[in-house]
Amino acid sequence: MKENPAIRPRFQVIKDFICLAIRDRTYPAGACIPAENELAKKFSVSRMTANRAIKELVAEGLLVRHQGLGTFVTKIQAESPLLEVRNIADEIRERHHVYSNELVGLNNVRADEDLAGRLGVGVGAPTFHSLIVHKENGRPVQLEDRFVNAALVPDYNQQDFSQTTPNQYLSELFPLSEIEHIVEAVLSTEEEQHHLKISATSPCLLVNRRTWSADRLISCARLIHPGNLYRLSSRSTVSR
Amino acid sequence: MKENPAIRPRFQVIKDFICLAIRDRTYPAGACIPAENELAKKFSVSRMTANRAIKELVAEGLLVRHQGLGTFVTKIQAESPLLEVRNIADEIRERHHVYSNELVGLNNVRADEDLAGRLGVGVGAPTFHSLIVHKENGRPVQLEDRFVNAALVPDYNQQDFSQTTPNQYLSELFPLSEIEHIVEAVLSTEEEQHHLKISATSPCLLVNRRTWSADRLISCARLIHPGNLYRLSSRSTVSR
DNA sequence: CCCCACCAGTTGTATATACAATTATAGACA
DNA sequence: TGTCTATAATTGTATATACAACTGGTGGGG
Repeated sequence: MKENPAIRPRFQVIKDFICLAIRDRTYPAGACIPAENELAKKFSVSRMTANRAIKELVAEGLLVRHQGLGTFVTKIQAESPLLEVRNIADEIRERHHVYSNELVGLNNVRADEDLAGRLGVGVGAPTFHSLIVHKENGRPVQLEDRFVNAALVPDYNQQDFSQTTPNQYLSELFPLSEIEHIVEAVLSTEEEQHHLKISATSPCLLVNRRTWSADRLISCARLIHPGNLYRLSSRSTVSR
Repeated sequence: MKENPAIRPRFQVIKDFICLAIRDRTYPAGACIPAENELAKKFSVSRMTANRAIKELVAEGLLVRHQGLGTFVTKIQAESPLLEVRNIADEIRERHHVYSNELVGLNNVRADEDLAGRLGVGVGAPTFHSLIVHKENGRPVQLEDRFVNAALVPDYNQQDFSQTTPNQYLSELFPLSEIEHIVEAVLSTEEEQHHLKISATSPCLLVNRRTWSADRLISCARLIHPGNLYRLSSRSTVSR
C-alpha cells in the first residue's frame, strides 16, 4: 500500500477519527467507543472494515476490547524505564501526531573546561553545538541542546535538520555501544522558557544523555521537556 | 477469545505451521513462503483466513510482504545489545505488575565435566544449583536455571529467594565486571514446558548468561522465556 | 429477595466474492 | 538487441453475510 495522505483507505479514515477523538477527549481514557456496527453505519462501510480499524488500534495499545462489552480507550498507568535512545520524531509519529522542529542554532564551538569534561575531549577542541526545538502538532515538547565531537562527525554542521533529527543522523553513522542517562526535574532558564513557551514556574523533565560508539564518546545532549507535556508512557489497561 | 490449545482457530493453525516451518528451516531467512491462495487451499480455508495468519506474523516481525511478489521470512541482521543485567523482579514491578516466584529447587551439586567448563571450576567442585520460575501476575514468564560457584558465594543456599532474586542477591555482593550473553531460540524440554505452562511446539527465547566480578566467574544461568511473552527487539530487513 | 431464562448488544471467527495495485516475465515488434 | 505490451501471480482493500461466544440487564417465577 502506497500511502497517499489525500487518499486514505477507509479503515485508515476510521483509525484517524478514533485517534483524534481520543486526543481531544471526546473519548477520554477508560471511555467506551462506538461499537463496530455503529462505526460501520457512521462511515458507510462494512463491519469488517470497522473491525480492521479497531483491531489495529488495539495492537497499537490505544484500545482494549472485551467480548460482549465493548471497546475501551486504554488508561495510562505506568512509565517505562528509559533504556534506549528513541528518535523523538518517530515517537511523535507513532502517536499519529505531526512532528516538526525549529533549528535555533548550529555552531562551531571550542570546548571549555566543563564541556571538555562532559564530551571527553581536550579543552579548546572543536565541537559542534546544535539547539533544536522539537514540536508535536506545532507545540514545543522538547528542547534539545547537543554537543558533538567534531573530530568524529566532521559533517555534522552540514546537515539539514529539517529533514532528519540529530539523533537519527548520528545513529545512522555510529552504532551505539553505550548510553548514559541522568534524569531529573528542574526549573528552566529564561531561554528555555522562551523556546518551550512555558512560564518560569513550570517544572521540567531534564534528561542528560551521553552516547558512545565503539568506546568513543560521540555526543552529549541536554533534553528538556515541559513536565505537563511529556511523560514516559507504557502499555495500559482498563479497569471497569 | 479463550485459548484452548486443543481447539485452535483456523488462522492460528496456519500461524503455527508457518512458525514451525521457519524454525526447522523449511523456510529459511529470506525465503518466500507460499502465497495466500496456496495456503488457503492447503488448509481448506478462505483466502481471508490465510491472509489473517500472515498479517499477524508480519506484525510480529517474522514475515515481510511485497505486493506482486510474495511474502518472505525476515532476516535477522542485528540484535539490540544486551548491556545490562536487569533484575526481573524490578522489571515486572516497573510495569506495575505483581512479581512472584516459585522455588523449584536449591541444591548442592558437584560439578560434572560440562558444568565445570561453563562455571570455570574443577570437576567435582562444589556448586549451588537453583531452579526458579519467575511469574508476572501469576503467569510464568521466565524459568531461571542457575549454577553458582560455592567457593565464592558460600551462603547462596541459605537465601530466602521469595524475598529477593538470585540476580539481586548476587549483584549486591559482587559488582559486575563482565557479562556474557548467548541468545538463541529453542524448543523447551518437557520439564520447562511444565514449569512455564507452554506447549511442546511453543518457541522459546533462551538467554545463557555468565557473570564475572573482578575477573571471577560468579555464576552461569540459563534463562528461558516463552517466545510470545518475551522478546528482544531487533531490526530486520529482507533482501530478494 | 433470589435465581434463572431470555434477550439485546457486543466482539470473535470465517466465508465467498470482487476489484485495485504491483511486480516480473514472456512474447511481439522495430 | 532493446522496448513495449499483455499476462500471470501476488498482495491490498473491501463487502455482505453467517454463526459462535460472551456480557449484562430485565422480567418472571418460586
